[in-house]
Amino acid sequence: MSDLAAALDIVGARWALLIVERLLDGPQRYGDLQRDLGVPTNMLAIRLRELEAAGVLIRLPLRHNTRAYALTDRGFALREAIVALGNWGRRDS
Amino acid sequence: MSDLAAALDIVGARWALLIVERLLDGPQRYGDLQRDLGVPTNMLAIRLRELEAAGVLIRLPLRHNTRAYALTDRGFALREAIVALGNWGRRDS
DNA sequence: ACCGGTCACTTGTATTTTGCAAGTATGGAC
DNA sequence: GTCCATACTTGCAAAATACAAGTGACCGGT
Repeated sequence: MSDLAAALDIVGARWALLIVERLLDGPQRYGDLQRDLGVPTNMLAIRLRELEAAGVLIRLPLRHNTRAYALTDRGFALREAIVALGNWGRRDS
Repeated sequence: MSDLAAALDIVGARWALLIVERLLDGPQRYGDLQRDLGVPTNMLAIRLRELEAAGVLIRLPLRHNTRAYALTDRGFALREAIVALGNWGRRDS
């Protein structure tokens, strides 16, 4: 399995990279991610679990039934790839 | 829609980036891609059509019923993103 | 002209993933 | 206690993907 295939195994699923991109700006709560991205709530729950299991993000308990999701170092290491893909998507360079 | 979402709309589908990565080494034929990547043949046909429609690659007729798939400039512009994702997937840096 | 092989697909169907709508659980404020 | 917000879960339909088999065009040899 190539390096690229290994990466896509973790962040290749739908919404995964968009979630990580959103977290590059700092920790976000579940409802924020859902509203900002328009991702279906069940998919968001599944992706957050997968990304946490992969060491990309962690859950930070805030108050009672509120928590925030924050990138780990490994998660922030995706910034280069996300920026590169974003630049390509802007199709002007 | 963000730049990243626009990019993923084109190369976010399964196998798409792996196909492009393979073509970074130069034009390849259908059967080569299929054997090298292990992608199901119907998915390969669909992806190649989509990537051609998106201007990422073109078909080069070779002989009779043989043709090659080659990246366009826009396709080669994905190299940075692919390299960045590959580096991340290697999980050592 | 016929046969066999290669190449680039298509077609049919099962399985997995995703999307949508609604419901559940927990805790705090009042 | 009731109400509300937050973070999910659950059930089911729709879409994407995987697997297996088949199709059509062309060529080279006989």
